[in-house]
Amino acid sequence: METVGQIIRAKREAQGLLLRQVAAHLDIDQAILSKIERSERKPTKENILKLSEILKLDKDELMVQFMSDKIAYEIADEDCANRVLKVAEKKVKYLKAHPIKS
Amino acid sequence: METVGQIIRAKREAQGLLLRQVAAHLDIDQAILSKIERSERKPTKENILKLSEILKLDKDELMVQFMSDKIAYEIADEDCANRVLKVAEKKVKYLKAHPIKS
DNA sequence: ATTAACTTGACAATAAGTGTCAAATGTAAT
DNA sequence: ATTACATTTGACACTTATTGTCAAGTTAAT
Repeated sequence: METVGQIIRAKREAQGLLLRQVAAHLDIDQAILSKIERSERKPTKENILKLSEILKLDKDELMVQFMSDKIAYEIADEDCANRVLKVAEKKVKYLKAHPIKS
Repeated sequence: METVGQIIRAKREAQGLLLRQVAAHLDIDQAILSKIERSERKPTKENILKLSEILKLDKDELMVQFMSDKIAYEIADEDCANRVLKVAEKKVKYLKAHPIKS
């Protein structure tokens, strides 16, 4: 089970890029990127978009990994985690079928 | 599709309790409880626990509603929402099978 | 018109997220 | 073992989000 960080690091190294190079493209300090790759910090959506660009990763796929990481992390310690996901699925379905009028 | 707020308000009124009475038990201002019931604010986990006590609602069920609300809300606008939930499910399964050594 | 319940909005306090920087550590080559 | 470079670490600052208080406003029932 790969984390977003592991995916990123693998791809960055495969392309022979340095932390500092990729971080510059994201416009953040390399220290943060280092932490993101080791799952010590979470990337922002902005980070994910720019990472998919420079590392030539599929944007949607990376976003899915990013968001599922976040969700899994926030409910993993609950013993009702699976039920939470099931109910969330229903709610998402409902929300998509009944969009809020902005 | 009921929100946590709607569940709470229904139960509170069914028991003839006032906002101020329930809020006191939660140790928060009644203004916040009012907002929670109308989904203008989100409850904390602490709030949920105390609400299940005073309103005699099933703790786990209410927690499931609370967390699924939160998740549905944070991914509903993504078109990959369903995939996110599927992947999150896998990750949760993995995390439960391979607990982190604290 | 009074009263009681609830709602609203401005604001304050606190917590969480996001970032910088410099020093420390690791790693490989000379 | 010294140098050179990449990465990691931790202390700190800045910003944004969350959580709360309070007082004034609204609603609904006498």
